[in-house]
Amino acid sequence: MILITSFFNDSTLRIAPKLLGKFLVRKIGKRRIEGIITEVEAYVGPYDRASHASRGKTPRTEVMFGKPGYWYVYLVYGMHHCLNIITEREGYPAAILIRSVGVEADPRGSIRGFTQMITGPGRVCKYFKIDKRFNKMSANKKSGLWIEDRGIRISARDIKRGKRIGVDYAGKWRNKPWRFFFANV
DNA sequence: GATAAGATCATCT
DNA sequence: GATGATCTTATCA
Repeated sequence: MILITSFFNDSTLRIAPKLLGKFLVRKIGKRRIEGIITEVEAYVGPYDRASHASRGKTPRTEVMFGKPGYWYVYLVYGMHHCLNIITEREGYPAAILIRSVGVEADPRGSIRGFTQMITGPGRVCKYFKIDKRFNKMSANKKSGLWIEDRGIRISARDIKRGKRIGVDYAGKWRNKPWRFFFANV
C-alpha cells in the first residue's frame, strides 16, 4: 500500500517513527530499487535552527512550506544529495530526512535479515540514484519514487531515539531527540 | 569517545 | 565570501 498525502499531513514527530519499517521504492524503467527504512530524522517548524526552513522561505526551502507528501532533495557539502519527505499542512515547514535503508533481502515480515545496510543520507541517494530531479516532485508512482507500507509490524522496543547528526551549530535545537532508528538490525 | 581536516559547490549574505 | 541535515581518514585521549 502506497503512503499517500493524508499520511504525511500530520505531526512530523508522530510520522517519523512510523516511517521505520516502511519501504522506499524507486522505479527506473522495468528495474526497481527498494529497501526498508531504518533511520530517519525530523526537521520541524520555522524555529528549528537545524532545519533549512529556520532561515525563512527561500527558493531552496519553499518546498518545505508546501504540501505534504512531496520530496525535498538538496545537495550538501558540494557532493552529497539528501532525500526528505515533506510533512504537515501547507504553510508549515517540516520534513523527514531518510538517513538509512536496509537492502538485498526479503524480510518476510521482519525488520531483520538484511544483508546490506545503506547508512547515511548521501549513500541512500547514491544507491537509489536520487538527485535534484526529484526535488518538488510528489511521492507516488508517477514520479517513480514513493514509500510503501508492506504490513511489517514494528515493536516500540525496536525503535530508538537520539539527537540528530551534524547539527551541532543549531544551539538549543542541537540536542532535540528527533532522530529515530532501529537498534540491532 | 571526541575533535578535525579535506573534498567540493549550491545557496545565501 | 562563508558555509553546510556528509563521509572518510586521522589523531588524541
